[in-house]
Amino acid sequence: MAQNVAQGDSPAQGQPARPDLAAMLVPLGRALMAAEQPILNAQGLTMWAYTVLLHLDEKPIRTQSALAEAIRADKTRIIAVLDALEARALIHRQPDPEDRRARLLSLTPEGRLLRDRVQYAIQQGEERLLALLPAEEREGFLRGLRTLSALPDLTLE
Amino acid sequence: MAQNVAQGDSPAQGQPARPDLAAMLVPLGRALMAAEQPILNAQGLTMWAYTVLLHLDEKPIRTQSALAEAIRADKTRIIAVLDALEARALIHRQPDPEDRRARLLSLTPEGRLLRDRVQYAIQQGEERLLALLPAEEREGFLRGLRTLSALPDLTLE
DNA sequence: TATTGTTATACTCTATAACTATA
DNA sequence: TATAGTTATAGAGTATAACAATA
Repeated sequence: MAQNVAQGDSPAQGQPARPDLAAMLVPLGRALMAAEQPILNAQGLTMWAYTVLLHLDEKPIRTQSALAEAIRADKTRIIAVLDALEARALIHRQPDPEDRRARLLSLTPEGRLLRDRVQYAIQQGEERLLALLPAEEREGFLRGLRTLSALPDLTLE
Repeated sequence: MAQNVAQGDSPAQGQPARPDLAAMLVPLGRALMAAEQPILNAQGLTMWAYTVLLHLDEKPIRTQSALAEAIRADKTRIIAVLDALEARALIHRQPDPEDRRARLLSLTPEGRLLRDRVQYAIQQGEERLLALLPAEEREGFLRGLRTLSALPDLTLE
């Protein structure tokens, strides 16, 4: 942006060198989600259900609230999702013997299998998309995206 | 992903080398939007209003429907937004003399000024964020993001 | 009759509040 | 009394359908 600063002592604005990040990221994210939808539909999964499968795979979780927080959802919102996943035997959901208020959540073998298959299909499609970028640009994009999305909380101040 | 393919003749899945793109892009986009909110609030702008100002700046538009389509919004959804912007004299909105059904939309000087100020503040914040990335990674990220977000329509098939 | 913009309505998604059960 | 989970309700955001003006 430095080369675009206005010359005078005016507020130093001038033409932006690029669109706003959010103006690029948000529509791209939405388009990508829409493109994944057919793959999820084919397996009878909603986006929330797939998100749950992804987060349970990393490690089992002791309470539904913790899961909800991890995927940035309201705890009331994932209940129907868990109901459906449990009914299809894709997850285990048992009262913790040591504190029967809590529900131990984990993937069943079938859940893991389905999760792997779906993620493989999605990432294969993504790779085709990324193949449009020159190798160096692709690497930078992925590394930068991973770094930024791993930041605990963003502020622009 | 190639180095992660399973060894047998099984479905060739194995552990993914990275999270799904959408699983990184969507939360990052949301976090960025949330971070921009205080800047917009300070100027009494909603995200939709700011989006309208950005798109009108590129060039005036002849119909509201065209604007709505350009920013991927429903035509009924932007009406209240245009009402508010017009009431603050940030945009012009006149019936086209040649076809009085259409409304010619353009920025007023004040609208352009406000848009520039807000965008400058937002992009300054973004630059602080991008400064967390090594220079090379930052460049790749921005170039890749611009390329991908410029694609007309994504499919994973 | 078709198109632009608008208004009224319905629907979807999400969050808040109230309730049950365990502790 | 406090916490995990659930259910019922209300709210925001969005889209669909019906309408008025213009062509």
